Amino acid sequence: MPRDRLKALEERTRYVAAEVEARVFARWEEAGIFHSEPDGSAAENYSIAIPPPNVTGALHMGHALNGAIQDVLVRLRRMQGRRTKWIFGTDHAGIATQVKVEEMLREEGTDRHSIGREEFVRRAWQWRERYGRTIVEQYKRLGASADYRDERFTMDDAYARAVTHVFVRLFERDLVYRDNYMVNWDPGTRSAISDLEVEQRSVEDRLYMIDYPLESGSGTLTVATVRPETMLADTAIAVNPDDERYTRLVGEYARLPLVGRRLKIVADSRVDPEFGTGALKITPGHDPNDFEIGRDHGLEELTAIGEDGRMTAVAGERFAGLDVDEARAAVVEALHAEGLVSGASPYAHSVPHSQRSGRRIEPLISLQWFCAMERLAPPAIECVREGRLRFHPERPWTQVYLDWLGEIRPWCISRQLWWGHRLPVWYCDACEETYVAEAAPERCGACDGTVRREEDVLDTWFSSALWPFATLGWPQPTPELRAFYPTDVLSTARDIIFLWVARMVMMGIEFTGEPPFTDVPIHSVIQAPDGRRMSKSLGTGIDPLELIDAHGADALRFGLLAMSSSQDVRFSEEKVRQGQDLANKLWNASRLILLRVEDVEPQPLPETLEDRWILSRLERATARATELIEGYDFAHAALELYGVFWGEVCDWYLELVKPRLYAESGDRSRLSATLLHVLERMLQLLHPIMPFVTEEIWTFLPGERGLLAATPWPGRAGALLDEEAEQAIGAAIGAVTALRRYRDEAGVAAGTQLSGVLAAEGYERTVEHVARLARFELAGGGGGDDRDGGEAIASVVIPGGVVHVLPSGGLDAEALERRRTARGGALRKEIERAEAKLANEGFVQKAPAEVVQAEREKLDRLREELRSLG
RNA sequence: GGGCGGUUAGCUCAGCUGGAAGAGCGCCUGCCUUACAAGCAGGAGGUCGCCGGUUCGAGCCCGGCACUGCCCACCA
Repeated sequence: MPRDRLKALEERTRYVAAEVEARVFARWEEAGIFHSEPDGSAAENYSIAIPPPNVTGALHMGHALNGAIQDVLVRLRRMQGRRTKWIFGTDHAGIATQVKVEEMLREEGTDRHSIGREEFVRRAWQWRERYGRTIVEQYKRLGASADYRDERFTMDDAYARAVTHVFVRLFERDLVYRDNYMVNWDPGTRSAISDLEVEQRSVEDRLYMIDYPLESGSGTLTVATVRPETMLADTAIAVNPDDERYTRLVGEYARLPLVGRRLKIVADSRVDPEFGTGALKITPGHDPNDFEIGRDHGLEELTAIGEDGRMTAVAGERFAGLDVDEARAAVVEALHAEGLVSGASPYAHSVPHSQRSGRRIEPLISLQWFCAMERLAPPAIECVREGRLRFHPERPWTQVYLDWLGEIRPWCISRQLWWGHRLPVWYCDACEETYVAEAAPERCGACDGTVRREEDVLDTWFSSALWPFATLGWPQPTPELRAFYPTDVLSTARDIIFLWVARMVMMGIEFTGEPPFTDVPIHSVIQAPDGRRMSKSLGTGIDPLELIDAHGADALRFGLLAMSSSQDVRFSEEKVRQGQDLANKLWNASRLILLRVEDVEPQPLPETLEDRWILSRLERATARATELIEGYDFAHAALELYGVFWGEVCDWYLELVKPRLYAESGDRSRLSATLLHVLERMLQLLHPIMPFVTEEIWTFLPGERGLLAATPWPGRAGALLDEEAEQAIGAAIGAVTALRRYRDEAGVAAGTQLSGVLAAEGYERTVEHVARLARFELAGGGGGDDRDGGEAIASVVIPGGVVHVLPSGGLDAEALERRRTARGGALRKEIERAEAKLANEGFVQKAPAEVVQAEREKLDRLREELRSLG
């Protein structure tokens, strides 16, 4: 190793991520290992399509966790020798982007209507050019080994062709249609939105009782409503057919107050007789429930509220032009004036709101494009039922997915926006003709009139649904498609299982014949430390980039992986800190090894029991880590590796080996080879989780070696498993710990050597280790039970026997006595419990023999220890 | 209104098919031992939400309750 690098290693007692990460990332990119040329089959290759972040976005904690997860998977498979592709790109994110561009225009003192559609779209692209890099650079900061060379955008030309292709085919298959239907109208974005973009919020309203005069003149029929203003569009009154109070009125008519319209009284079982008065005013134009009742009874559909959220001419002169809230007040006032309000009470209920704009949804009948789902859903259900597509963890997500698909409803796919995929639909101005095609017709085929294109764009999720295959060049039969589709894994949080995952599965099967991926790990949602949602608007968000700056990307990755699980978790910076500490520990242990070993090839050349022990432990750790990652259990994988490295390699192996490592004389080449092998193995195992620090240390290992990221993942080496060594070193560790505890309890100063007699089996080859690490001079008792330490002042129980402690200076008699009393009490209690258990005939007869046997041995041990206490 | 999950050490969370309660952080004690003081060694701390049940034995299985979170839903 060059002198200056060695020097750097010597002087740096702390790992400084900020000085390393950019440099390491550049090496990966230069080497081009994130990109794989298409070859072979999708079955032998490994691919993951990233959930494309919004171009407008910045990396948030969800991206960071999901990015870490996908990167662990991709890095593992890459090391395992698979041809790997992590499909990367961004989403045009219709509404989100349009909102940002509109904000920009507002700051410029203009708006989209002034500049026109064409200019607006141009500005949006410009905006994307300028700000779209941010999120990409942030993924690189995280260390994500995605294929940046093949970056995609959901509005690239090729991608747009795929979207158009799908729309046209779906239309041809009668799965896409245009209809006048009730939609969730968002007055904020002035667009229809899908059911999935609506959220319920509880709202305090007033429930009004309004009297509708009966036409017969024989009194009134009172209805209950929280939206009096919609009465202006009432076209009927409904009662439950079984409601005897109203049976006689069914088929009769009432008069709509303020308007005078004649309202038929109909019977419908959807009316709850328990609620309000049991009579329901029917407004087919402004209520989803009424809409259905209206269609079933052939009622007129009137629109009194326009898309601008204001009352239309249908509402009548008095109310036209008012916004909904004003209209409500005006209607109530007018009704009061006529004495038709017979009650009003506060009423809390949940009301649909737009997730996008936060505005209250206005249910409206509108001419929109829909995608029929009844034929697309069954294959998506089937592939999960058959196990060709699996969720991890299986419960509850499999059922959640199946339930939703089982009751799927039409998807409103048109949006009244400018930024997005404009529908490939043209209308003839002159006649009624509609054209749905991949290319614009020149003129109307029927009347030769001019055609104009549909103004609406598609729901962003429509294009996202094609992501796993449209990114690979579909519908062209590209080499990429052949090599990487279907993909293997789709990793996400639960919030977009319906919005995105299910739709990808349906579209994937419909257009490629196969589910787009086979495994769907669903990860935690990271909450704010106080348990609230992490969100920018609440001010509860924590910026992952700041954490990377403070602790390093490896630390953030480790922390997020370690804290995540199958359920939601509160963010804990301590876990990130733990990751940082691990990176530092890794750095320092590497210094210890690298600055002392000889320049030899790393390989397992065990000379001693502790060598055999650590090699065996590492084999187990390798198998375990592989299994955990492959099983999508990242938290346990991270913590397991932390424990092995810190708790076994550092705390014990390196301490056990120090005398040999520091020895002035002797051949250290075998030890060096083994130590380097241990280090090498740990770097390999930790690399998917902590790629930067491991890659950096890798460069200090001897020999000409390539990138760690491209180094083979260790396979199984059963020959290194060594029960005997694990047993012997395990006992030694137990003995050292017991003796140290004794020292502490007896108040012995840290530097003082104690002496004792070892009377225990199994320490033939470890007695010197035990003596040194426990700071005990141990005379060989030769094992067995000879108690020649006649004047022993105490006995410390260790695995396989005891150590008789001989009197010496530095012992605190009082502390010793306290220890004896406390330990004796505890022992007697435990003995009592064990005795009671063994005296229980039920236990002895019914429990498995081995459990009973273990209990007996435990009791013997406890009694022995109590006896040795004296 | 349905459905699902959570309730374990001061905090954040693990606990596999039921067999003597774990980790990290925090806390206490002692150590600058020539890799790391963001370190090392040792320790304290838990009626596993509550009430019943099954079992020789329950954090784990069953029933009920309480609190809490999430998802779905057209009751005005």
